[in-house]
Amino acid sequence: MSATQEVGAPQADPVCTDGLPAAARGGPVSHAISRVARLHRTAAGRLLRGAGLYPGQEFVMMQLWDRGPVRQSELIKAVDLDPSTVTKMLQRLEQAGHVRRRPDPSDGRAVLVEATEEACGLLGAVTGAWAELEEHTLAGLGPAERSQLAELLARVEANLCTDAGACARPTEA
Amino acid sequence: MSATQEVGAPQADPVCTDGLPAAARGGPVSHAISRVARLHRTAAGRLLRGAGLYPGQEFVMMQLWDRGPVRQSELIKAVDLDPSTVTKMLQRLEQAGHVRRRPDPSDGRAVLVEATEEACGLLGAVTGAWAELEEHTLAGLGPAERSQLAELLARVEANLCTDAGACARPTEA
DNA sequence: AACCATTCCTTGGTCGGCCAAGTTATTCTG
DNA sequence: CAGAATAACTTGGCCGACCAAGGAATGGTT
Repeated sequence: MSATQEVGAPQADPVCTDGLPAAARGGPVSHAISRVARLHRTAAGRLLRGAGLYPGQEFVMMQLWDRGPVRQSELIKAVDLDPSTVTKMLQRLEQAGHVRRRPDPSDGRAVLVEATEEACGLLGAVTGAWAELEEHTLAGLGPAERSQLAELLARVEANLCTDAGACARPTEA
Repeated sequence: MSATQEVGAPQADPVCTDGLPAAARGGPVSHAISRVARLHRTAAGRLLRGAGLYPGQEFVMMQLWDRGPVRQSELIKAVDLDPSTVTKMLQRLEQAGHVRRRPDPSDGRAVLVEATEEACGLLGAVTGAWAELEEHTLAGLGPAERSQLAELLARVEANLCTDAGACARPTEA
């Protein structure tokens, strides 16, 4: 709150909608989110490639590394994805040898999922890739800016959760 | 920048990696970006649904509304997507009646693309949906916070662009 | 004029992601 | 103890998005 306010200011647009298509002028931040999202995901994909994972699978593996064997339903809640999405991801992860599945003895409907031993070797690679991604993403931002961004994103996430039914990060269970 | 600083502060983690899986602790912002990205996209999808568009197609249509008939190659540069992605999107958009394509008379390889008249009727709906999405996304954020977020995202975008080869928003042509 | 590189687009395949239905097992009721 | 409701996946279909190849036309070189 000091400078950056009085630049020539020909039109006083608070955000700068320069190169945006007309229909997107009303949502510059949304536009930025979309762009960043895609770039970030492909960057993640490139980094994860070496570990033999596709972008998105990391989240599942991270949960499994943390929690050990889990019921699939719990995993679904944790990653907050559509059940069918998780089913298919697990089928591929299983076929790739990263994951093992077996029926839950105590509940005929449920399935228990866990990371295989070989997959546990990936933990380090994924952690490293993730850290590298973070640094690449935030290069040039100071600590204060980083936590600002984190906080703003958290609030945005909360906003977007309000209607999506449930939403993960569930009221700090 | 006043309160919110001195909370008990047991571990002085600048960001709060509370519920994150261990392997993601090194990239809290990346994690937030991924989550926000997905939520944002599905929210967009819900809003665009009424207009008969799938999330992602908006960007193509916006460009077409702005630029009129364009060579497909130019469109590809503008939206910064893989050529094959654009090809398939256009095939579907064409089949849905939103887009028309014809060969470029001056260049046997190229294709000219334009929005159909009926599709132009969607402009209003899309603009509205986009504005609504923005408001939903940024609810509760003041103007200063909004432009902070926009600026931080712009810098992140620039960071992520540095290796993706080319990247749109090309040096302000 | 002949040739090679480049540009432009398409096809085929794979993934993550969603929705809509459907199946099976458990649980809750009457 | 039946019968309905609910929970836990699975299947199929559709999209956006990527990569890897491939086919066609244009452009530049010699």
